[in-house]
Amino acid sequence: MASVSSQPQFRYTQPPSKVLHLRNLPWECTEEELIELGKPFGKVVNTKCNVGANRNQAFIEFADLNQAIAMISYYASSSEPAQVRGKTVYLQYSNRQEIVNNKTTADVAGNVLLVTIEGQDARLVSIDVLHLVFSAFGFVHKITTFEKTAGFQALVQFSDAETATSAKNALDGRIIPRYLLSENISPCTLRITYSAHTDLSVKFQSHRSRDYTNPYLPVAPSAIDGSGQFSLGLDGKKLEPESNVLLASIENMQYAVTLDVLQMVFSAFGPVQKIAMFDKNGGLQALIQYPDVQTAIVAKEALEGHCIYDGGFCKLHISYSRHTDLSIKVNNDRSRDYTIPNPALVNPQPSILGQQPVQTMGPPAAHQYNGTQYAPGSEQGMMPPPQHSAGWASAVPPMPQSMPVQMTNHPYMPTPTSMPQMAPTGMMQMPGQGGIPPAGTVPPYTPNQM
DNA sequence: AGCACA
Repeated sequence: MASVSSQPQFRYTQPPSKVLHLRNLPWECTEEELIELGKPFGKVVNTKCNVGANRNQAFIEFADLNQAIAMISYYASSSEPAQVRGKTVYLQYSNRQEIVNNKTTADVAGNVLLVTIEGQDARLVSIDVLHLVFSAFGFVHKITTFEKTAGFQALVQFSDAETATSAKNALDGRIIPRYLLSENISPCTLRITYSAHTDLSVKFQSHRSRDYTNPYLPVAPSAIDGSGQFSLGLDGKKLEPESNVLLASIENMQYAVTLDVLQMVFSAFGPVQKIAMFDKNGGLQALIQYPDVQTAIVAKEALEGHCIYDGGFCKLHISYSRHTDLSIKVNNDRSRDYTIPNPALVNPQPSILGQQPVQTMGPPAAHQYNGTQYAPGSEQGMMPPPQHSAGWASAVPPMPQSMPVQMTNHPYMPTPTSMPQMAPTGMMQMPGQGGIPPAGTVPPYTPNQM
């Protein structure tokens, strides 16, 4: 179909339209100036300025075609050309019949923000960093990122427009704090407007998009496509591929960490299938196997950098193992396969009672037994919104260790339908799972030691 | 100085 626009257009052959096309406008001509210009000839119902590559073109739409004709006619025979700020403006009929899409977006407050990350290394900013930055203002439901001509952009979804507005006001035009990025990344400025979206569609958890309301969403196939770039860490460096098996090393091990302790700690996030402990480089390490990657991700994010015992003792450092299925040859005090019942050997769930030993680790203690956080159907309330009123400076605590718990989602989301492959009961298993280290390994302050 | 964008 040979459309009008495919043929060269000449101003004298342009058929009349309610819409006039203006060019040679001065810089950043305002809507008000366009209205002033057209007002003598009729009612200006719509305008659009800053059009075209040089942003020096505009459109005026009149209520009536005759008004547009009047304006064109006047200036066709006038000795004075149309002017804006003393600059001659050239007029002609537009080849369209109406201005589309003028009054929209940008200024209508909504719960979703469009964030443009400016800077040389903008695309090295990970989704995790963005999550961290925006979480300071409230629960972040979802984030998607994408490349556009505008650069590296993200859509950040909050619960409501108020929260989004507070984030926008605090962050627009600011740079991402340096300590959240590795040193070799040049400064990245955030430009924020409102998006017209209200609910983002996130199909996978990936390095491009996250749905924090649903940790059981499938992980993107990017793990399979061998890119190896699945996840970018806080520092923007590549991390090892995610895995259902975690490698935990224990630092500053003042107290013995037993298999049972590990089982208890890690079970807070889902069923632990297998554990293997071993010594490496003079320290203790353990491999912990979950049935799926998602659970491992949640556990890792919650536990990384945290201490099993108060006082900085037995600090956990967690990474993803290359293993996917541990081979446990024998159940003993260093390795165990919980998927194979072994009554002879085991008492995999030692007595319970206190949770003191893990008090310093937010997730296991806080998450497991707080009934209030299971508000069905509610997407919020699963975690305390971090420092709402905080200004930018204090919005993101400078201590990395304090971040994971604060910013981490509740591992048990009130979305039963969304955890198909995992029996909910499996996750709530171990009534009173706060196992205590066997006598002799109990930290001195633990009240209920023998 | 020559027709826009989600």
